[in-house]
Amino acid sequence: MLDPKLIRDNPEKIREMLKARALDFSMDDFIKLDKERRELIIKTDELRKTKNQISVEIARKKKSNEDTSGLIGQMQSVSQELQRLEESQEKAEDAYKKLSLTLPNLIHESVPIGKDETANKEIKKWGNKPTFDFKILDHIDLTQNLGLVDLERAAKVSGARFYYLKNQLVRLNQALIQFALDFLSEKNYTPIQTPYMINRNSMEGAIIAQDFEDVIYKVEGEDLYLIGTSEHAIASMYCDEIIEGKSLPLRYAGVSSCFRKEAGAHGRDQKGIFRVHQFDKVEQFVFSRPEESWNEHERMLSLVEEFYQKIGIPYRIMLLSSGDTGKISAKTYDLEAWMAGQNSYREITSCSNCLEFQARRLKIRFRDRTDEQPQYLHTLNSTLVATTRTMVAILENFQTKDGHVSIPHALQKYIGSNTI
RNA sequence: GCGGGGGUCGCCUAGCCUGGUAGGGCGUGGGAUUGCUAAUCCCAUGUCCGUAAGGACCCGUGGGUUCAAAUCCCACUCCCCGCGCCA
Repeated sequence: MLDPKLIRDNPEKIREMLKARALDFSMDDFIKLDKERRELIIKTDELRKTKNQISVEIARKKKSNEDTSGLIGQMQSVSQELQRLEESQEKAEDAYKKLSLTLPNLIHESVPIGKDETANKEIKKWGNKPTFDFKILDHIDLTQNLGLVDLERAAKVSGARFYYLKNQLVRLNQALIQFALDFLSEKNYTPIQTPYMINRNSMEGAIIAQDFEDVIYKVEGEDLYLIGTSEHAIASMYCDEIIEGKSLPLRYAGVSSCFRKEAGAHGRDQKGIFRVHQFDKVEQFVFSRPEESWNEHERMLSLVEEFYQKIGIPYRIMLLSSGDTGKISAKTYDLEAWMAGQNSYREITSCSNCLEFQARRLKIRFRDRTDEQPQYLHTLNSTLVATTRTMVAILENFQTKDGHVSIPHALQKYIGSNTI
């Protein structure tokens, strides 16, 4: 959600953003609705004032045993009128809120303008792509040959895009989680394992309406949704709270399973474990002072880089274009890992600054002194490791001539072995 | 799941029976006064509208009764205690 005052005073800024994101949104309707809503607030407030005055007067007269029948008659008509006004005010308020929840975040000035991922900008490359003196396999063949994944039975039991992990791949999955938690703990992040289901209010604070359809699973008959990432559960943690300024930044290392519908991804990455409905993830989530959030953003990205350097996966960093940036984010970096079996770089992490967008939706504020106005803080999130995708990169890049996979040095102590 | 008790403006608490402007304490911040490891006093400390003056709203949430609801009624929700069930 954006600052209503900003929308009112600088509508051209919002129009610019909508154009950059290539979105249809009627700003004129929105501004009209805002005006309507505020006029109704003023009207109802005035009537309430009258009502309060009469009410006080009735109380006073009753105390001194004076006649109140005239006043009570007045109150009756005021109350009726007020009820009518309140109804239309509520309607206007709801319409405004509904529309404002669909409005995406601002775009940072450093973000390249473009309609889709073709306008993304590569800003860095790290590592040497591995070379092989034998015919290499993709992760699908590797996992089949080594008995690491059972897709057929998962399809039977759950459906497409599900999987059974088996044998050493289960250990690799755990090793990545453990390594990621150790890594972030060293950087003073607080480990946190979140609820995997959250209610609608929390979900609405963390994501934008459209995503409910495309990404989020609903639990039937309950006000509960499966989280698409621990980000959703961490963002809503401090909902409706005012945080002491001195405790910022709050840095969390969230660990959870993640659940995604992957609607609209038909045909893409149909096989294997690259694009699946369920995976584990260690996530960085930061609640930051507004003036610090851009530093935090760069810091998060640098930690992601350090992590993949330690594992030894070649990557490139992409700055997403305006059209490819998620609606809640003002600026997003993706880390794309080299995947030898596919002979291409593929997205494995995403690092975003949401500014006050989520905080405003969730009413998360902070203040340094109790006598000052609380202000919205900034929220940032970045994948550290989404285990399935990182495992694909490891399997494909670290495969050996004999059809096995060597385990990256940094992970060996967690598995107690150096090959799969 | 059953029975009982609760949810008040950061925290604690009064008010509820008997409807009529939500009071006090603590903490925190600011100020005043006095000065021996401090005390005392004053102000501020939820949201919205408004440039402001000011006003409205806020007692877990949503309804209802009433001229008027923190207070009465109904539903829901969360927490605590006991019982039951359970990995």
